[in-house]
Amino acid sequence: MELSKGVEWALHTCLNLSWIEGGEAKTTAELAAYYDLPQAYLNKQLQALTRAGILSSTPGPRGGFRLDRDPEQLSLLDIVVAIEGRVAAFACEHLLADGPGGDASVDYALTCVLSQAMSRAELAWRRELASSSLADIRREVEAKYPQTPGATRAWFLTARADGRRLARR
Amino acid sequence: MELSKGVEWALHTCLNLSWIEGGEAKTTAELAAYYDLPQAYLNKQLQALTRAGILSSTPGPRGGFRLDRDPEQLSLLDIVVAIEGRVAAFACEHLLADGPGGDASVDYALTCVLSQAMSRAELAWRRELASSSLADIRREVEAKYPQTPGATRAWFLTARADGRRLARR
DNA sequence: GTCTGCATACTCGGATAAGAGCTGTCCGAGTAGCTTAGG
DNA sequence: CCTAAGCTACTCGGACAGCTCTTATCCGAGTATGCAGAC
Repeated sequence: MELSKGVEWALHTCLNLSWIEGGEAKTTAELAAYYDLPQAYLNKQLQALTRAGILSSTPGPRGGFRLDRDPEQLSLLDIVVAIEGRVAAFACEHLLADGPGGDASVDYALTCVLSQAMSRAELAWRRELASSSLADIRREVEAKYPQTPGATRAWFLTARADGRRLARR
Repeated sequence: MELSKGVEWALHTCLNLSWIEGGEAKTTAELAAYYDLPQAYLNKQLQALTRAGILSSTPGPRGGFRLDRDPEQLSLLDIVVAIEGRVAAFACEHLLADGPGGDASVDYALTCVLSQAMSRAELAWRRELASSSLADIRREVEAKYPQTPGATRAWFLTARADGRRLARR
C-alpha cells in the first residue's frame, strides 16, 4: 500500500500552476524541469488531471496546461483520486460469502463489522483530504514562506525564456 | 493504492482465533478451509503475524497458530501494519530538494505544507484503526450476531474431526 | 508391565515462480504562428 | 503595403516496454506422537 509518486508530483504541480495564473499555459517540459522530473511520465499524470477536469490543455505552440478550476473548489482529495483512480477499497464480500453460512445474495460490505471498521478509517482519510482545498494550502504556504509565490513565478518566466534549452532534456 | 488481500484474511482469521481460545492451536489448513483460501499463501500471512508477535506458532503434530496477545491490547492497526509492513508514507523530500532553491540538508517532510496535509490524513486513518481493538470488534459482532461465536467454534471442532480431508486440499 | 529408542507423519518456515500494476519512454495527430508569394 | 495560402515547429495524447511488488506455490527443517523391542 503505497501512494503513486504521481500524486506527489500532481499536488505540487497544481500548486505551482495556481501561482502562475497569467492565463498563460505551461508546457510539460517547463513543469517537469522545475522538479527535474521525467517529462513524458509527468505528462501522463497531467493527462489524468485533465480528464478529471482539474486542468485544461491546449496543443500546439504556446500550448500547455493551465488550472481549470477555482482553487477554493479544488480539494486535495480531488487530485489524489484523479491520479490514483480508485482508492483503497476494503470489502469482505467474497471472504464471508465463501465461509460457512455464507450467502451470495448478502452485501457483506454493509453487514461485516470488520469491513465497516475499515471503511470508517478510509472515510476519515478521505474527509481529511477533502477538507483541505488548494487555496488553503496556498494561503498556508504564503504565510510561512512569503517569497515562494514570487520566486516560483520568476522561475517560470526565465524558464519560458530558456524554453529551447529545456525542450532538449 | 490497494490494500493487500492478506490484510482482510488476517483480520478475519485473528477474529476467528479469538473465538477458539481453547488453548488449542489451529493449523493453516483449518484456518484456510474456513474461507476456502489458498493454504500456502495464508500461511505466509500467518508467518507475518507471528513475526509481529500477534500469533504464536508451534510446529509438528497438534501444532498450528494461536492468538498470543490479549484482544483488548490488539488494535486493527497492529494487524494491518503486520501484513502491509510499511504504510502509505507520503513525503516530498526528493521533490522539493530537486526544485529551485532546494537544500539537501532540509527535512522537507517537516516543512512542506502539502506533505503535512497528507500526513494529517494518514494520521487520521491510523488513529481510526488504532482506536478499534479486536475485543471491540468481537463485542460488536456478538451483539449483532449472537450465534456467530458458537457456530465458529462448532465448525472448527468438526474441522478437527475431518482434519485428514482438509489436509488433502 | 514399564521404559527406552526409533520410525513416522505432521506442521511451520523460507526459498522459489507467475501475474498485475506502477514507472518510464516513444512516436503520431493536431494546431498556432511564421514565411512567402501574389494582389 | 496588405492579404492569404502553405509550411514549419511545437505540444498534447495515447500506444508501447521495463521493473517492482503482490499473489501463489512448493519443498525442506524440526517436532510430537505412536510403536516396537528390551529389561
